[in-house]
Amino acid sequence: MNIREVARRAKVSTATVSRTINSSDKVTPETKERVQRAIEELGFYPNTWARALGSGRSNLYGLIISDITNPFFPELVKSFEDIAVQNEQEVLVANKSYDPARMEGCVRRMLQRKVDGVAIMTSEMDARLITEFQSREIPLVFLDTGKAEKLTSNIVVDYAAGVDAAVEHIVGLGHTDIGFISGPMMLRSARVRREAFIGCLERRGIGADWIEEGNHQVDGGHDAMARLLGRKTRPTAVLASNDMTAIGALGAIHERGLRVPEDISIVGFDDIQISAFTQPALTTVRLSREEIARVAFRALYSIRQDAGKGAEYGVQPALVVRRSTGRAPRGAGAAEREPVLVS
Amino acid sequence: MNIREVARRAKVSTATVSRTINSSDKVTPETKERVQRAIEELGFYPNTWARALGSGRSNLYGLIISDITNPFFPELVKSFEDIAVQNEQEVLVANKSYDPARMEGCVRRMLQRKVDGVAIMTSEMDARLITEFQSREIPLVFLDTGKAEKLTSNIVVDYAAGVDAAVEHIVGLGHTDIGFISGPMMLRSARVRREAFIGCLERRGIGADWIEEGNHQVDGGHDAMARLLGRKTRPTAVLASNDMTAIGALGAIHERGLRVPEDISIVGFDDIQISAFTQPALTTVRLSREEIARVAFRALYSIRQDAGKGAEYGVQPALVVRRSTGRAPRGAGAAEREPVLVS
DNA sequence: GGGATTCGCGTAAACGCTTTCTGCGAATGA
DNA sequence: TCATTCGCAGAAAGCGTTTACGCGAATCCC
Repeated sequence: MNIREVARRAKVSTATVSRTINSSDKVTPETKERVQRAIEELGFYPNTWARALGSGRSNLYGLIISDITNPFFPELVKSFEDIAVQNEQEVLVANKSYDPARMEGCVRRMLQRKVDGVAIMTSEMDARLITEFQSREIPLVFLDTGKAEKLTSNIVVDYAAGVDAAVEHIVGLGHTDIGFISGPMMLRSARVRREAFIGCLERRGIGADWIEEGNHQVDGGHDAMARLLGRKTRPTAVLASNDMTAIGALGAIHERGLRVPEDISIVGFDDIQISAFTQPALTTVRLSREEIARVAFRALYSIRQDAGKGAEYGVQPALVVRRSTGRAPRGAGAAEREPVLVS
Repeated sequence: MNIREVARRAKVSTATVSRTINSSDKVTPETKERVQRAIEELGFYPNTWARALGSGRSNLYGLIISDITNPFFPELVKSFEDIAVQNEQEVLVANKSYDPARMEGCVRRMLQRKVDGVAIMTSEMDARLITEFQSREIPLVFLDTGKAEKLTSNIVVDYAAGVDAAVEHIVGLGHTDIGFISGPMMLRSARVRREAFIGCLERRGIGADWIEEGNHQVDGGHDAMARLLGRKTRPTAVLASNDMTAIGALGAIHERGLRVPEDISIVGFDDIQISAFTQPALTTVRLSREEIARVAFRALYSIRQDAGKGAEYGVQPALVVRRSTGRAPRGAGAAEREPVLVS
C-alpha cells in the first residue's frame, strides 16, 4: 500500500497524489476529488518517514523535561502535545530524570530524528549539548534559562511577581515570621525563587531567618519542614519552592501534631492538580502549564517564520488562595503587631 | 553529513558503513575500527527515517494510555520508556484523554509511523481501531482487556487478589460495614474491580450495602464519598477503585469533620507516588507500574520472536498498609461483633 | 593442488515519498 | 491564424539508508 497504488487507482501520477495530500493548489478540484476517493477506498496512510526523508522536514518537535514523575510536567507535556497535534506536528518527549548521563541519549535521539525544534523545559542542561542543536540550526526555546538570540527564544517566568503575591497575602494575614523551603540550590530556577523570596522580605523590612533546602520533591519538603520545626523558634508561615515540597511540609507539620493553617500557614508554587485536594487544600502560586506550552510552541513555530530570529516571552504566575493559609496565630511574634496592621 | 561521506573518509563503501553501524559480523575488526573513527571524527548520526525506510523496521513502539494527568500513567510511561531505551527502541506515547475521537488520530499516527508494536494500556478501546492494527500485523499487548491470540498478548491483573487482600486487612481490623467507591461503570476495568469487591464480601457473608460510583479522579471520589456520608447509615471503612478516588474521599471525610482512620478507614488502589504523602498516608493496593511496563515490553518483543504467538501474563497486586486504616470504631455495628472476632 | 566453500566487501537496487523540471493542451493576445 | 502565456500533470531525480547479489581472495578438504 503506497502512493503508487493510489496513483494507479486514481489514474494520475504519484506526483499528483503527493500534491493532493499536501494540499498544493496546483491541482484541479476534480482531480483532487478523484485522488481523495482513491485514498479513502484504499485506506491509505502516507508513510511518515518517507515523507520526512523526501521533504527534509520532520514535523517533529522535541520536548525535554526534568522528570515526568513530577506532576507539573505531565500536564505540560499534555498541553504541548495537544497544541502540536492541532498543528499537525508530532512531539518527541525526553525526560532526563535529573540524570545528566541520560540527557546525552535524549539529545542524540532528537538529532537522529532531525527534530524541527526543541523546547527545553528543564532548568539545568549541559552547554555542550545545546551547542549540538545550535550547530545544526535547530530552533530552541528555553523555560527561563536562556536568552533570546539567533534561533533561540526564552520564556521568562516572573517568579518575583509570584513570590511577591504570596508574601503579600501572607503578610496581609498578619504573619511576620515567614520561612521558605527552597529547591535544590544546584538548580538555577530554584535559586531564582529563593532570591525572589529574600528580596521580597527585605523590601518589607522582614528578616529571612527560616530558610531550608529541599529537593523539589515530597520527601525533601518533608525533611526540610521537619528541620524547620526542630529549631528553637519557628515561623508562622512557610512558602515552598514548589507544590511537591509544600505537600511534604504539610505532612511533617501534621506529624508534629500541629495544624494547618491554625498553627502554620503553607503556600506552594506551581498549582499542580493534586494541590486542590490536599488536606487542607493548598494555597499556591499558579504557573499555568497550558500557557507555558502554548507560548513555547508558538515560539518554536515563529522562529522558523521569522528567519531564525528569537524573542523573549513572559509568563505571569497568579496566586490561588485555598485553605492552607490563615491568620497568624496569637502569641507568636507576629500577633503582637497584628492590631497595628489592622487598624 | 551522511553515510556516503563517512564511507569516503573511511575509504569503504556505504554498505560497509551501514554494516558497522548495525554491528553486523560480516566486517573485519580493522575495517570496523576505521569506520568507527570516521564516524567519530565527523560526528555522524545515522538518519532514523532513512534507516526505517530502508529496513522496514521502525524500532518504535506505541504506548496508548487513558490520561497522562492521572499519576498512574506517567510512572508507567517512564518505566516503559526506560526499558525501551535500554533496548534501543523508541516509544510513541498517545494519551487519548478519555476522548474516543482523539483515539482515532493517535492510532492513525502510529500506523503512519509503522510502529513495531503497540501496548494498549487503556481500558476501553474501539474494536475497529484494534482491527486496524491487526490487519497490518502489528503486535499488540493489552492491560487486562483482551485475550491471548495470534499477534496479541494480554496482561491480566489479579484484581480479585488485590481487593481480597484489602478486605482481609479491613475485616481483620474489625470492620463489617464496608463501602466501595467504584470507577466509572462504563470502564471494564472499573467493573472488574467492583465485581471483585462484591464477590469478596459475599464470600465472607457481608453485605455490599455502600457502593457509589466515582470517575477514577479526585473530584469523583470526593463527591461519591460525600454521597456515602449523606446516607442514613455509613460504613466504617471504604475501599476506593483507585488512589485518586481515595484521595478525593479523604477530602470529603475531613470536610464533614470526621477523622481517618479513627472514624472511617480508607483503602486505595494503585499506590501512586503521592499516596505515601497524603494526610494520613494512604493504605492501598500496589499495582507496580514498573512490572506492568516490563511485562508489556517483553510481551511485545517476544511476539516478534515467537512468530506472532501471543501469550498471557500475570501481575499480582500487593497490599501496602499505611495510616489510613485502623480498628473499627466502637459503637458502630462492627463494634458489637468485635469482641467475638477477637476472642 | 584443484575444486568447493567461506569470508569481506563493493555495487546497485530498493524503500515511499517530495519536488523540480519538463511537456502538453488550452486560453489568451495580436 | 499563429505565437505566447499559463495552469495542470507527468517523468524522474533525489532523500539516506539497507540489503540482495556478486566477485575476488583466502581457506578448506580429500
